[in-house]
Amino acid sequence: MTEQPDSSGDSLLALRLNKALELKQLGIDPFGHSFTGTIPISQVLQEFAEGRAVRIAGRMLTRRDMGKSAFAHIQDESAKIQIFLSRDSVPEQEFEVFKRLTDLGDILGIDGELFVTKTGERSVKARALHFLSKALRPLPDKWHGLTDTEQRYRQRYLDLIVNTEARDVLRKRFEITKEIRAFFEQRGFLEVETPMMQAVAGGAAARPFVTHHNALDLQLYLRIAPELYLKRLLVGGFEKIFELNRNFRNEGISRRHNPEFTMLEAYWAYADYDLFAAFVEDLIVHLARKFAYSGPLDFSPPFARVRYRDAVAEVAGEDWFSLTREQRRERAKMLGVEFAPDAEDYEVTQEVFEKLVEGQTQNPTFYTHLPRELVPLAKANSDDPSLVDVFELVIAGVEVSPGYTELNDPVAQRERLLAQSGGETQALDEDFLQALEHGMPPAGGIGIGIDRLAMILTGAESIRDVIFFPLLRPKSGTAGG
RNA sequence: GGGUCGGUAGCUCAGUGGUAGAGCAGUUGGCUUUUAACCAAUUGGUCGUGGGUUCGAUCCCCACCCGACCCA
Repeated sequence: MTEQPDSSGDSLLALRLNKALELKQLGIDPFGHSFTGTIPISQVLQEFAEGRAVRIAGRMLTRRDMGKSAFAHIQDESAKIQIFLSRDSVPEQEFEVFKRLTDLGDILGIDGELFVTKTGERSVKARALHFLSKALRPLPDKWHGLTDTEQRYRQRYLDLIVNTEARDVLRKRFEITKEIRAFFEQRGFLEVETPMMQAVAGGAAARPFVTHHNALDLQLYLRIAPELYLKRLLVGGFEKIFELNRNFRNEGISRRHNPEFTMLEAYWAYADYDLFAAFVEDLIVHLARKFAYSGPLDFSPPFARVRYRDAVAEVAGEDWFSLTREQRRERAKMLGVEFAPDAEDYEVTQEVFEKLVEGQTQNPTFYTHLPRELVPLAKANSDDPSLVDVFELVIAGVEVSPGYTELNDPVAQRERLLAQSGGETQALDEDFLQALEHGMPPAGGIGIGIDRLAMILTGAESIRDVIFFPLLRPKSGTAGG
């Protein structure tokens, strides 16, 4: 017990294990028990009244030991508060235990009464101390916190303990999804769950993750979108449904991409893309207000509505759509837009759109009337069948929400899916097509990229800041990840 | 995949071709209103990994690993 003290990694652990052992010998469980009747610290501070008895619990983050008295800060989920102990406020043995056997990071329960210090800080004078959990490893720097990005993501729990901003952003992300759910439910939508493991990965164009079911000896894919199952529910008679959950795409990782990400999809029978555009606008305006958005974007309604062709013509020239194939490619290069050598005309146009329109759009803008080649699952426009009834809501340079009038003609659907799959019939979800043949009501559908929306509303610069545990390559020697 | 930057004590960071330093955390002592508490003393490092150059490498070179950003 009196070995050479040092503070390198494992020795620090050994030292704290010894303290835990000593606590046990004193009849104190260092990893305590349920501790009920506590008041959130934020509430203690709000309803502060000197002399009032309170019970709080939380993690000790700082400590100032002054001989016969001591101060510390205790943090719970809601806030932190200073506690004061002295030989007079708690039994002498308890005071000694606090001084000698607690460490920064320990989770403590405190019974005490409220008072104000000389310097005016609202504090708790401890009357009794309860060990709830001993921390065997040290906290990051009390002043600088944890700044190493890699470690912040790998050990998110430390980030959450010491970096209030990180905690606030992530908390807000889940408050946003809670609010979105409430918004849909108030308007009569039912939240549903459909398969994440699918025999055919449909509903989007993306590389799927592959997995295998042993008992059925069946290759399955993690879903890239729930769309085809949600539409089966429209066939089955559900009229207003949404699903808010994870999709998986086996593609690159970047500031804006995580292989698993959260998507909301909603379908509304007997509606169309236009009704849904108004719905999405209401939702986003509501969220911006509810979460007191104060960034650079202007969320005041109505959002701009611009036709795809008009937007492209504005940046690429009024004559863009009357150019020949070669002229168009030349113009695109002049504009600094890159495209694949074998790109179709509409693909070159789409590159122009993505780089010069979408990428430059800051305030929420609906782009509508997209060319049908881009969106195989949407319904053709009745005035111009080369267009589809679709919107793309773009905010801060990224597509946040696409919305469609869904294609419900099973024959046309089959043709488009076949064209999209490059003629590979095995990639067709025959079961979905059969469902459509039973009749799907005309409907509007939308998606909302929840991570991106959360980034915009919280001002986060990276998708990793709105995901608790973003995917990282596991460090060699560590399990899992 | 390409480019740029980074990886040094538990955390935050300095630093040098001659064998590594600060602050915080830790340990010991002092201190009954502190709050980045303070005062005194003190422990702690395969300098990301592996090669190479060199009398000598944490530093220079090469490869690799991990991460961030930009580009594709």
